[in-house]
Amino acid sequence: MVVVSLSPERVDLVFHALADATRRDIVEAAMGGELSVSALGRRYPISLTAVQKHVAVLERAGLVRRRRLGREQLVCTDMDAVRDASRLLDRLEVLWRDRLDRFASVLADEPAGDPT
Amino acid sequence: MVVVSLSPERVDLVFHALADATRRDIVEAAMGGELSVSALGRRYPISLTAVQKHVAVLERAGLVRRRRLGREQLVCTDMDAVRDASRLLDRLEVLWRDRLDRFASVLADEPAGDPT
DNA sequence: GTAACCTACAACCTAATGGTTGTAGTATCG
DNA sequence: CGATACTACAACCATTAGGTTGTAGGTTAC
Repeated sequence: MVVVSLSPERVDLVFHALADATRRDIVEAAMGGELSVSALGRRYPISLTAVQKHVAVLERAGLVRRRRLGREQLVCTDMDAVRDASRLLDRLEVLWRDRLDRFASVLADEPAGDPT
Repeated sequence: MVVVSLSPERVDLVFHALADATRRDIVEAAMGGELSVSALGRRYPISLTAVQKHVAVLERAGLVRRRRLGREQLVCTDMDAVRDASRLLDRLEVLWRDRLDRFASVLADEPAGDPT
């Protein structure tokens, strides 16, 4: 089993990056890894600078990487980072299930009445 | 299969709510559903008002519910909402896998050379 | 009833977000 | 070379976030 160990600060960045519809769309669009920043810019009714900032936010969160190709800057989604984020939430569910199990076992050990 | 259909605005709220370590801790602590706001307040080195605001953010995102019990306000995490958030990220992975599959099948149909 | 406790809310402050325009550097094309 | 396309960055603006203090309303305990 792979242990997901992201620092809390990094988790902050990841969730914050995903808390914007434009950025989530960029993540989706850049899964192919062949879109330049200006190509992304044409998809949205905002300035190119705004798109650059969105990409920068995604990059700080590690959800996206950039590589230079000639005069273009190709954006590429890091699917591992997406998976890590998903597992962070799975972990909460596991925690929850564990607590339910422990609670259930306590009930089983003491069917009715005072334990002392 | 259950279709997760959260509005984009709701998704914004959910991810934004999770983009803070204190709030993530509240979600985890309130999985039992028996913590009052003031009990939560004792866990963190910030004012009670700040904790109230965090709980309000979580509530707006639907990650947490509150119910009044006497003079207390008991906070309870909605695990279904956590699951929904997790599935949103899973969906990205599925999309990604689909694209890889489609790409692979194109390669299989046209092993080498011009299709026309 | 009064004191203590839990909550609610308004007002305020500072820093960060998300957006803009403008200017300038760097590649590619003709 | 000059023109065009892609990117980078500074400066600015409005709004929101996250925090504070202070005041006030219900609830429980004594």
